[in-house]
Amino acid sequence: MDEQDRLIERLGLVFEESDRMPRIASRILGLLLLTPGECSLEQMAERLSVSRASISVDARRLEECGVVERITRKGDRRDYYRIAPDHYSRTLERRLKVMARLIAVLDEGRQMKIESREVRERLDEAVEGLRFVVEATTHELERWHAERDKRKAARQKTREERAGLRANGAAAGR
Amino acid sequence: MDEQDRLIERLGLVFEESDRMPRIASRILGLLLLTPGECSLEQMAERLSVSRASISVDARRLEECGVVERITRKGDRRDYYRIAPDHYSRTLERRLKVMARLIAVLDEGRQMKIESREVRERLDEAVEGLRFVVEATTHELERWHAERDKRKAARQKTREERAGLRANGAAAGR
DNA sequence: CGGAGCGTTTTGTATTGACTGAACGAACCG
DNA sequence: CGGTTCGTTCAGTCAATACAAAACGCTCCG
Repeated sequence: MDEQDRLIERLGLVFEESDRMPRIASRILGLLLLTPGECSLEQMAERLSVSRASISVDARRLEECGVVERITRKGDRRDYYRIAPDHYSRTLERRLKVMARLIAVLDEGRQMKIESREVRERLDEAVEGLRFVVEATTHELERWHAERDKRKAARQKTREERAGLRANGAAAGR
Repeated sequence: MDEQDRLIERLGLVFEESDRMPRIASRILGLLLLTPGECSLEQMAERLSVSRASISVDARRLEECGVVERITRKGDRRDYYRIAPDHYSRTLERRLKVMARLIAVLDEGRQMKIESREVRERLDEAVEGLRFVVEATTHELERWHAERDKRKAARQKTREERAGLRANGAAAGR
């Protein structure tokens, strides 16, 4: 279990740097990524050796970003969290949005009247270049999603077939 | 000139949020983006109403990121800075690199032996998805560069033709 | 050598943010 | 109703960071 802990820390560091999330949020993300099913708030606090308060705050933060989902169960007052199935695309989308904001402000600049042609061209190029990349990335992301869904559906089908053949019950998911 | 100042502030805010740069660095970036030619350290400090020390530190920080270039001139002890011609692609490349690091760590996780199939599939998908996007973006960025260079060359040519027609000297760059 | 004009490094301060423990509030249970 | 068991919010502490002012170091003068 120690090896996993180390991996969680490493994942945490990368998330921390790439998304500028607080350390605990990053660790939660790492933990959930490596945990099958859900985790209760209590479990996460225990596992990461941090206070429940921190988990409460940072898990919600992650939920707001859309990379984590909160699960509740009938007859159970606890909250459970699991990583969102599309966690990585959510992150990308978030970043694309920020880039869109940048483009918008640059575009404002373009609408101001600017004496220097150099500057005008510079703004033009930046806006065009960023637009291009944002659109291309969005497009590629969609393409990937479509492809992945297709593959997943196929995998699901073969799995069902196997289950039908075996015809037995619970698959021991701990 | 006040309108420009406001735009610099707005650009600064976006850069600050999107690249997590200190405020002053973000403002420097905004200023250089809107300034034709170069700016001396002194000029920037004056214009942004901050200390020369801060400019010194943050301009170098931007230089390290590759979004800004330092210029020196023969017989002039001062440093000048200008925005890098490919400032936006530098930023993108930097981000792609971080994503590559994330992929690498996720891949490490994949190489660990993991009991749960759910987790294994999750890691697989994340790695594949991120790889796909990184490659696609890199590719699109290159495509854009090629296209832009072509356009730029064309523009340059017509400009030279015009200059040849006019056949006059300095073009008054403020 | 003694400035003057540069940029950098250092030192101190203020601000921001992360994190915790404790208090709190709601839902449940006896 | 009083006690649990949850999650959240509040108040305080601690560390990191941004920034400025001052000291420093270098280079070019006179």
